[in-house]
Amino acid sequence: MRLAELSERSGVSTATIKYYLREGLLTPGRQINTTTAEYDEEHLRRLRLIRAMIQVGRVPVATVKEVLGHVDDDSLPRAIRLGAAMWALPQVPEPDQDDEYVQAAHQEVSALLDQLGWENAKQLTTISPAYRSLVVAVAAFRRLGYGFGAELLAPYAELMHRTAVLDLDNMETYPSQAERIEFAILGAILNEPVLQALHRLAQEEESTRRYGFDE
Amino acid sequence: MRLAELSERSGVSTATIKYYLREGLLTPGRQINTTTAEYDEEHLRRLRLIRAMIQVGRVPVATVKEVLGHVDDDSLPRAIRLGAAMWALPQVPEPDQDDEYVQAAHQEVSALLDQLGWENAKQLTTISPAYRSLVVAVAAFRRLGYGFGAELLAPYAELMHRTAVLDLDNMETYPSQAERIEFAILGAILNEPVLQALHRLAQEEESTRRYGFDE
DNA sequence: TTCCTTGGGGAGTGCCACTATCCAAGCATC
DNA sequence: GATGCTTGGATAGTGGCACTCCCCAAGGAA
Repeated sequence: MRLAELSERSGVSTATIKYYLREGLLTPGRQINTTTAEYDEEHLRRLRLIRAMIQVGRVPVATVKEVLGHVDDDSLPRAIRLGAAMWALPQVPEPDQDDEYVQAAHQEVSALLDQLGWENAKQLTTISPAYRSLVVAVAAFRRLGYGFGAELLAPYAELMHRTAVLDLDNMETYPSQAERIEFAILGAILNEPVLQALHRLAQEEESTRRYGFDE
Repeated sequence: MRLAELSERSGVSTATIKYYLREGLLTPGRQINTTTAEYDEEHLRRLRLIRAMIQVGRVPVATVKEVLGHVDDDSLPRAIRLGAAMWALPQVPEPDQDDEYVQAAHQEVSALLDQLGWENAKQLTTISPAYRSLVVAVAAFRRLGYGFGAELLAPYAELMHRTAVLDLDNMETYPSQAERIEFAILGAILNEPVLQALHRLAQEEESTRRYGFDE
């Protein structure tokens, strides 16, 4: 398949595909001669994955490259590859450690992990981007005068733990390592929009049940 | 309080505050004379809300303006104000209705709502941005060859419904309408990063429990 | 021979969230 | 009353990002 066909089957313009090639998101096709290159189904698949990450997951191009680099790195064991890919995903900016709200949020989140017995996550507090994101968000709540301590967070964390169990159960239904890795990346990137959309739909449903369509 | 103090207490530069004033995100201070304006605690609070939306929620400036416009519109009943504010939040681009994957995803999501008995959400399918987001994400999964039908979505939806119940229960602990509205907006915007972070932390915890730190 | 298409590459575009600079007016201090 | 600072207002500029346009020389087709 040549560039034009790859473009047509993926719905991505040739100019954009060339851009992805330049940026190293997509491996070059098999060069037939100076003016022709041949692409295969794997290129199409990878291109669709890239589009899903960018359009649905709002992942920046540079981050997509980093994530795919980890996915393709056969030298790493699976758990590390997955973690590396996940941690490359966009995160909130580094919080100001001197900020009193950030410090208070840190205490609360740490207490939450103790309360939940998440021993493994606890070991990652200094490095995990997810932990940092959580601290920043809780600090933002506090700054605006709304409490969002461990007692309120715990039931949410419990529900999120159950979704994580579902995620991994689903992943384990795939037989091959390659599929599992890709599914896990997709799960991390596409599942979140799915959860977010379900959450908003559920909010609409529940608030209509409680308050009706108007008030 | 003057501009400089507002800047210092919020941690936002005066240049940026001026930009927000120009863009209409922040109402002008009380004009004392041609060269001085007085800001109050309400301005500081609003500014912090704006920063939380932009930095934690990644909401574009134009959207922040729209959301705040709905929040401040006293002419609308609460349920509508909330809905209007929520629906202004950034969403995935409009899906291509002719795309076969989008149509299949539409079927699946619709079947899911029937199965769950979400009658109210069902009525919103043609207009709700959350519904649209869900369809787009499910279509992206299918395009990559991973099934993500109603049978897999239902348990996630069940968990998301429970988080929505938590959201509304929390909201109802606030006595005043104004606080409830603001908390609900915050809940919509800041809660999602919180849920996302908890989800990723839970994934790290659970996958470490199953597979250990390396493999 | 003429024309079209190919891949490659550099430069340009449009949007966004600021950021920098300038200005005249005011107030505060010396 | 001169000096220096800050104020709000306005305009223009910056840097990043995700493309998008245009040109090129080489190859294949009519």
